[in-house]
Amino acid sequence: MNNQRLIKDLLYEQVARLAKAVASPKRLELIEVLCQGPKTVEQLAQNTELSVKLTSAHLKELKSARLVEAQREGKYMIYKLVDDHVADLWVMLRELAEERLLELQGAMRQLVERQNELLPVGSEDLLARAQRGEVIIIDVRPGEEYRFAHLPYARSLPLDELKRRLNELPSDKTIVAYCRGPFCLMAKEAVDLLRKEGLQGIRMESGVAEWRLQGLPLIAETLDLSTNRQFKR
Amino acid sequence: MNNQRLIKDLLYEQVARLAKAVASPKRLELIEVLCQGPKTVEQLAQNTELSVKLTSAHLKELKSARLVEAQREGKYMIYKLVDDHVADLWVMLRELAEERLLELQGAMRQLVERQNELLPVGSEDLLARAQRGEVIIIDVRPGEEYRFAHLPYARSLPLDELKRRLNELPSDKTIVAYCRGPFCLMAKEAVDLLRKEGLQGIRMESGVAEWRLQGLPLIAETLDLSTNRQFKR
DNA sequence: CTAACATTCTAAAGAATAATAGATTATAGG
DNA sequence: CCTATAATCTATTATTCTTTAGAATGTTAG
Repeated sequence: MNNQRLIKDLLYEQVARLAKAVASPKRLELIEVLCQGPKTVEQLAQNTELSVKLTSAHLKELKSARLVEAQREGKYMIYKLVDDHVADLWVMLRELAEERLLELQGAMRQLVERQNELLPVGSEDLLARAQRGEVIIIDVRPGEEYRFAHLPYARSLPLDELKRRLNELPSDKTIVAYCRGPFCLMAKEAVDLLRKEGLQGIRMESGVAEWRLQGLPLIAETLDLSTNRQFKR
Repeated sequence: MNNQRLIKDLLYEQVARLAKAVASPKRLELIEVLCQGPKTVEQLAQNTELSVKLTSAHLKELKSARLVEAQREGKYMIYKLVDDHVADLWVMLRELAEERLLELQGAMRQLVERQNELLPVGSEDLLARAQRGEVIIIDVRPGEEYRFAHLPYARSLPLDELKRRLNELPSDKTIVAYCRGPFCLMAKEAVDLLRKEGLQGIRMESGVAEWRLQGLPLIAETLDLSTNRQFKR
């Protein structure tokens, strides 16, 4: 085996190391949650329904591949993606899988009946309408995820808050709900709630990560983690 | 375990299936070669220095993840990428790895001393200069890869042909050589040859896959595989 | 200092993957 | 029909990955 082959093996080995880090369903789910903003180990465990121990082990893998980084904040470890390209990779992988794997398309259909849920307009078009006040965009994720980054003209209305404030929403306008992305069910639940009240709810599949990969604008609150009160007790 | 969790697990499982298919150094190398155009199993084995058996086994994996597809052409099986998004995934993964993994940066430096090899101009700029005839772009990959897709204004001059035709190249113009991408050594060899003859050779790292992901134009010969003489004997 | 909490480390069992060799299938050409 | 060639299938072994449980570390609050 010559020297050039040894170096080449090393090169592909390194890229594969990165790919291996994302080649696990649990780690992909963790990445998807981290696309919404920084989180503690416990928050990640809750969101993904994993044990804290297992979550920590998977995060260690992601960290050793330099896809996430951790920072101690008092008793808590705060994990976040090293940069937006990691979110891009997740979206790209998921889109390729949606496009190619029939099994995935089937499972998606089981999750939500898509005929009534898909948004029938383009992204730029939606923003223009929202700007003119013709539609209302609501972000049904937890408040801190909205604060970290959200769509222009979107209003934060987390699921539990939505339940209490349904009466504040107009019945003569389309209400577009979005959440963490196509695999997340929060927007679907929101739409079910809205429709039960006779409101014109519709689900948008995309979340901020999909939006960003398309090159569309986002409103981001630059969090200074050292003074972030979110995790202080 | 509730139903929603079961479906969610299924979704991430499917995306991970795709990621697992690319999470192997050998399969990444195969994908990189396939980015240059359709190939037989034997061609792939030669290009990656793997046994035919192992090549076949890895191709089977890639096929079951629907990243590649195969078509019989007489005695030969012709493999190709299912679509350009697979090439995009490879480039994206490699770029993320180059950006994040210090080990990869080190190995890249071992492969080529980059200070003299990097192209000091932007892509659009290069094309404009090539159009005006100020620089000469040579594609040093095998002829059939050039025919499948190549950069605008590039001339096909495979390595072995280059050796015989060095005297046809002008010594007063910059000659930009490219090959399969940053991990490929053909362009480096070409530049070494050019410089030994006193010509102004310079290596461009990008290949057609990198070029395409940037959204830049390519000249593609749409191969009709059913009448393709390339693999007939 | 001690208790409580968040997280990580270590060890071990089970599951999945990679590589190799031998047997097998499909095709072209005489 | 027979042989050579291209590729795949099957079985086996070595290796790596995932998950869990118990022990250990670091931090805050009293």
